[in-house]
Amino acid sequence: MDPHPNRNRAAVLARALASAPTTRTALAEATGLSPATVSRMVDALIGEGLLQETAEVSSGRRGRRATLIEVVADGAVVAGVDLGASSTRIVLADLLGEPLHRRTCPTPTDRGAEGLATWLADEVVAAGRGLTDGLAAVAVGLPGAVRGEDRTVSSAPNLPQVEQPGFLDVLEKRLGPCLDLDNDSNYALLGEQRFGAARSARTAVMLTVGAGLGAGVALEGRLLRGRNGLVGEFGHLPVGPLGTPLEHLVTGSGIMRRAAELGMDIASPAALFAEDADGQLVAMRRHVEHALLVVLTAAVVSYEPDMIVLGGRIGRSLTPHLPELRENLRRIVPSAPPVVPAQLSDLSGALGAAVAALHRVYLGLGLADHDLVGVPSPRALGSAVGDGPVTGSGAES
Amino acid sequence: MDPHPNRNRAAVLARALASAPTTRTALAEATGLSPATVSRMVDALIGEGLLQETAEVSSGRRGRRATLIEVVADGAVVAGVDLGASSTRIVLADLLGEPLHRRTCPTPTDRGAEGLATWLADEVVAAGRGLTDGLAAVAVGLPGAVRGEDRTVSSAPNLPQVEQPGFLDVLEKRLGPCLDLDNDSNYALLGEQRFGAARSARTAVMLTVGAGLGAGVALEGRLLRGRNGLVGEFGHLPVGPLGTPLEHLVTGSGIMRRAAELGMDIASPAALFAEDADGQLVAMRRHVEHALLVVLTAAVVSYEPDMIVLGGRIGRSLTPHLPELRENLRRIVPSAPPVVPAQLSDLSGALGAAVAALHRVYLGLGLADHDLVGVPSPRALGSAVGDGPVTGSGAES
DNA sequence: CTCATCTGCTTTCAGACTGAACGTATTGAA
DNA sequence: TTCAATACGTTCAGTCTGAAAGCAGATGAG
Repeated sequence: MDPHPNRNRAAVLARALASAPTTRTALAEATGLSPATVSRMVDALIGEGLLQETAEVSSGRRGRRATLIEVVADGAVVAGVDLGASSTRIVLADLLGEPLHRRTCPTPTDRGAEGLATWLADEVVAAGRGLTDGLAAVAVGLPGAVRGEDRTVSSAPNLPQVEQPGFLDVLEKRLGPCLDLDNDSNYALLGEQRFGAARSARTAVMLTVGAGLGAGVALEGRLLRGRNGLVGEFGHLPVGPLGTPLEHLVTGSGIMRRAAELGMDIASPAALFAEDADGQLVAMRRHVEHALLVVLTAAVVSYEPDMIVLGGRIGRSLTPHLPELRENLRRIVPSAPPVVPAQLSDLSGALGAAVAALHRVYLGLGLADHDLVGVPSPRALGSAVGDGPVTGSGAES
Repeated sequence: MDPHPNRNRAAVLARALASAPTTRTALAEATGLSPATVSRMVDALIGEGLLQETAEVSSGRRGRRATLIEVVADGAVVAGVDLGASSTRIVLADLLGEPLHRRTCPTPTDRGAEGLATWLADEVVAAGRGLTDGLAAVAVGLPGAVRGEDRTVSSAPNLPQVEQPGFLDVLEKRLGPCLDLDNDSNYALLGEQRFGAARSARTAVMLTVGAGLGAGVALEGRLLRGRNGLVGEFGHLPVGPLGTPLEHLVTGSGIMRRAAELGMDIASPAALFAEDADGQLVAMRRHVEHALLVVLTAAVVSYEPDMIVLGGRIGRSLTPHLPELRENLRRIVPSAPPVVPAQLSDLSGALGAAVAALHRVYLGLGLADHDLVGVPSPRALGSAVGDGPVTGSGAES
């Protein structure tokens, strides 16, 4: 018996997933295995229906044409869900991570924990209706901290239902055992790393500045999940006057409260970042930006990321001020990485969740943990953001 | 050919290193390999001179007695060096990580880069004189940030010589290729994790508060080294008035400067933490402690460590105030881990460097990266801190 | 004392996997 | 046309592994 059963099989499959259409020779080179072994494994995987030969490639070079090998994309469909405090987004993707279907609906916040879970499960199942084999895995991003061990949720003030144990129970019963839960910021980072701004960054931090201050951290392509889902939550830093948490300084609710205290009347936090902001607003903006600078510095010196991605509503409003922000950051830490806005807008969470769901499937196919780094392969997202089936792909019915 | 050559051999060796005297049966259970394979590997390793059978164990149970297997401790000797701004410490250790010899000497700060390197190499070689095969590996901890890629050193204001390329060149030429360089705080953490306060903590942060503010971070037993050696350097956080770096608030020089500004005359930063401190001193202490609280919070939310170790001169002075500090930390982050003082005093850096040097040797023996977690096995340090050969062990001549 | 029994280790053996080498197919250049 | 170059597939000997059986040493019951 081989002590590492299916090890090479998994390695070949992992490489096939990573670089979508390949040849046997390229796989052999990438995996370091001998051509013989690769050929055998490819044959076996074709036999299992996981791989298929597509066309022959006319490489321009002379010699026998290589046969293109591809993962059978419709071998499985997964769902990624971003359960937000105001709206919920569902993305279906095939085995290669190509989005098939998108759907956005308002979150029924008036329901209780179990009612919300039932609703969500129904929505996911409805989105996946018509698929031959149902959903192979589902991942749900939540606006709160998820403990890795027992998947209990905490710190979800904006959607407290998800903290109750009944929520998870119902969801698990309805969607099956292949259910992944995590912080929405973690998934958002995963999404941006595969489809968005952080495609070139193996080590990256995503900061979601909006109603709350969330963070996702990936080191060398792997999400860093603390035991309590606290990782990157720099909002707790007691840097304000009298030890006020930093979170109170940069989030929407904090800004509104502070404005009220100062006797200012602003419609939304975005007013601070408008071009025609007046003196008092600019002063307040500078306060917010300084607090953000603390967070950015913390992110840099904590993880030395290749990139920092800013998301969330306020994060988006900050886009025009990013060059200045980065300049200030460089003054503090000269080796600071680029700070870029998120590219996937509100979909990064759902897309990242789909990636996480895919990882569950990949693990089920025998891939090792480290094979998941960079799989599915990063790519720009073709079609525009919007609901409905993606043009040209399946998702019939 | 096996594609994973010596994989099982390395696994067996790793387990033998991790749990010092074992039996073949225990190794089989720990590695998950079959008894047959373990026996074969053990025989091979004995043939290579890496393992030896020692005594038979009388387990009390009936049946054949198990033969104890041990790593041949004197198969190699490594040196760990802590090159501090004021004093330099050298530790020799055997293959099992047992300290053989310790030595402390003042650092000749008046020398240039190459002179310092020459002196250091001579000291290390002198310490290792009389060993049969010389030193198998040497690790040197430096008071500065070490880039992983090219091992250039930066941010070493207290010992600027080490930043010059000549320092590394000479050291490498004199001590051979098996030379590991890193931040002294990283090594200090490694030392505390093997021999000191953090023995039970796989994920831990070490903060060295003294002339500077240093940090070492280990995640799941592995040191987290950023590309630029910045990891954990929360001293850069611009949380003071006008964006002053936090480092200026808690380090010795910062405290002295601040005291001078306030017209206070104190002999040393330790005066702040004395029991008979008067009102003004206490107020200043509280400032320092709040800054430290920011650092601790940052450490907790960045990595969710199992433990935070405080070292350095000021860190030691803080010991009586730790319960209070931790209470405040818990108020900010309820799940905060214990904050404990370093146990190894000034030797943690050198001992950790010895561990790092051992890791180099282990890698040379075929161990995989993940085998190094928890190897050599954590243990309390028997003899007291002091110079000279350790009682009962070799280190002759 | 004898013998069953238990535990630890070793040997045997069949099976699986692997890489090196070789064979085959395809193309383009000479 | 011939040949070289490239890509792929296949054969084969070698290596490693675990299951099972066997050997070795120790204990305790009768």
